[in-house]
Amino acid sequence: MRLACCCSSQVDMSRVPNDRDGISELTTGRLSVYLRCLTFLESQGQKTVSSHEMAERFHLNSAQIRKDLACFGEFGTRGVGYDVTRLKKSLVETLGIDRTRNILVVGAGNLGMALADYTGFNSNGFHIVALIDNDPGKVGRTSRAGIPVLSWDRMSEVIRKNHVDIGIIAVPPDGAQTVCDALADAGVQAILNFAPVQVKLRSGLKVKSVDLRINLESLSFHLKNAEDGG
Amino acid sequence: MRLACCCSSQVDMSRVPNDRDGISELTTGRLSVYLRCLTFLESQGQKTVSSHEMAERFHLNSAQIRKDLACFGEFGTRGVGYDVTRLKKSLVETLGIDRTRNILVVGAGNLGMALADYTGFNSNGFHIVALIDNDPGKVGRTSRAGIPVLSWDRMSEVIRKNHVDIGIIAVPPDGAQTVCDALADAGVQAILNFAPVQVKLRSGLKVKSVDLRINLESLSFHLKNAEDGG
DNA sequence: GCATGTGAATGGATTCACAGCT
DNA sequence: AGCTGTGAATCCATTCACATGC
Repeated sequence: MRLACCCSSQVDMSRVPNDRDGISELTTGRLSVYLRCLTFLESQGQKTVSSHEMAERFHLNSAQIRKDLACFGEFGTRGVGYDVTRLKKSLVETLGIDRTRNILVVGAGNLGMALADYTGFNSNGFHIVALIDNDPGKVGRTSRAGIPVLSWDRMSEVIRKNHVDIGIIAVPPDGAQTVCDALADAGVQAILNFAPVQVKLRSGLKVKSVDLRINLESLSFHLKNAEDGG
Repeated sequence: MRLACCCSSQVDMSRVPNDRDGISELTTGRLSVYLRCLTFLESQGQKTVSSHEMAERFHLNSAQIRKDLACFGEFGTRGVGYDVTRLKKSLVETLGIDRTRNILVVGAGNLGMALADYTGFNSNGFHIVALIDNDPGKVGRTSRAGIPVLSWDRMSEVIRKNHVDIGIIAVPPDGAQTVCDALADAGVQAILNFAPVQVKLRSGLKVKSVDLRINLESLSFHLKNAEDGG
């Protein structure tokens, strides 16, 4: 088994350092990768791992692993390496997924429905509580996995009652700003935006945007160059 | 209207320079952003734009815009700026989306189906030709938009007949490597991988991976720090 | 001896600032 | 005057290499 690693991952155009500490998004992104690696090693029954072994196995750089981890404390033992289970636990805590984060998906179209049922969004610290849509024809239905679609005007109620931490915007571009504002007004502090628009920033609100099309365009660029170049 | 811009976009952990030229993925990603900006400006009837105006409007940096564009030629006029329509056309050509790229989605689960119908994957240079699944119960059906689900053993035939350029992996992690190999064997040179595993690299094959969960974990990290910090 | 944690060195990307053109 | 295109300067991330500790 191979795990997603630093190479050929997503496009980041934000070199903005993370708000509080001096931790960059590149670093936190890698923490997630390390967590995957450790989960795998733990499942294999491995007790201890050195930065060097992790680097070899998962195509990472050992110095970078050590530097990244060192931002959050001294987790290793010189001469030995890292205790797999203990380091994994530390990363889970560092990433704040030791308690469950509740998520509300706004937009019950194809994408919203798919995200609501996506395994990675419904395990190990994340839980989708509901979908919201303003189409009366969709309200009252559920996703295949049984997540209910609720009406737009119940949004803030749902957010409060279910302690929603994260909102996902899966509506067409025009609606994205309205949804974002409504989520923020209801107290949501973190948003994952799938609409290809930039959403106004507010203090205390963290928005991450995922632009799926950009990835295709990047591949197209590569194809074009491969063709032209020979 | 605001367009997705550099700020708060996706996570890139690849600082690998782009294969051929010395063009980094950060640059090509921004070209896509500029293209969106220009499409918007054109729709507003604007004829000309300066790097400074684009920077202001879309929260970019004017020097960076000029540098990025300068990699591909001299598109501007000193004292005037850039001709919106002409620059847009140049970017479309540079990104290789002046001709249609055909796409095959492998995996007709929730995510695959949603991606097959996703507007951004079916417009302006991209076209989804079919879905592939090895579940006989899914074969023969179509997505809501009418994209057919075909059987696994028809894959290479479909790729050849439809001149498929790009493959999308939307299968569970275990199957990703098999799918990737099969796509590459059938001649596909570019792959967008949604499975959270790192896929073996081959020469001449470009793989971009999108890890949706990492974005949630990054938001969770932010929430944790916001909580702790006050 | 072996592996961490870290200051120093390297390598890129971004930004500055201005020469040169319209 | 205004704006592009670009060398120089800055900033940030990655990598190296070693002192420190098990």
